[in-house]
Amino acid sequence: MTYAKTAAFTQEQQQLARVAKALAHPARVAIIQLLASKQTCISGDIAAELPLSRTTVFQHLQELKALDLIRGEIEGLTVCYCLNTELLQQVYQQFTAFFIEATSGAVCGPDDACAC
Amino acid sequence: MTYAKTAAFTQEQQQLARVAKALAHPARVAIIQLLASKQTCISGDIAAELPLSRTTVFQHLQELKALDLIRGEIEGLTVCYCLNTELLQQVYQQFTAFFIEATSGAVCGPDDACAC
DNA sequence: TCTTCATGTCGTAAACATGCGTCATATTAT
DNA sequence: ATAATATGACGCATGTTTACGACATGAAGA
Repeated sequence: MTYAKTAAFTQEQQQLARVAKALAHPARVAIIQLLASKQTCISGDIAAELPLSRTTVFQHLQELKALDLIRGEIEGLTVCYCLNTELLQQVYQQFTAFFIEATSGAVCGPDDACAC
Repeated sequence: MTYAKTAAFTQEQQQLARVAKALAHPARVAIIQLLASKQTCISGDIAAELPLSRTTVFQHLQELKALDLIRGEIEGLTVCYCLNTELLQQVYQQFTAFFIEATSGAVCGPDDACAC
């Protein structure tokens, strides 16, 4: 096991990292934006609007679905993919808390040994 | 080149994905939180507080530094790593805009063919 | 039934990420 | 100068992600 020591960090750190990973590819960012703009989408349409093959888009959709950020339900011959807005709202709050924590620190004081 | 088609997406999508990638590992989240809590840090101290070797921590520091999220200045025998609060603030706003866009969509209307 | 059309699955190749040991460099004190 | 100590660079083994073509499945109509 020379890999993936994620278990050694806190749950919050892992959760934030997991979601960040989901957003860590422009295709997945684009997919979420697409689903946000149109309220209803099918996987074929999504592939048509991205510079990727249908297979690859499907793979990205699966990753987002694994985190429950989006949901897909079979609708006859097509599938309806939707954003999970409740979860996105939660994630939004997590990121907000993190960034507030990160930006509140400001710079080093003059009594520190550090001069940055 | 069967890989990395990132160039085909918008600048915003790429930028968001890039930052998300930086946060896509619990170690890097932990590093930022650590730097936020203590105002001044040296790389050795950071490794001491994480369940990773000094070499690996250094690698994560380099990644954060490559995005300019943190800065390091040599201070005699040690190095002072600091958060780039201005950039973090900008990134915060980017994420906020994205999440607002993503969560505003709500659910599918009743006149859609989709029932989710 | 059997074609068709759309979605989902499998296998695979290449690029990238993670983690660490080991060596290099550079500064301070003896 | 030289030892001690701290950071930085290199290389390697292993695991993961990305991207795609080719095949499987399953519903709806001719």
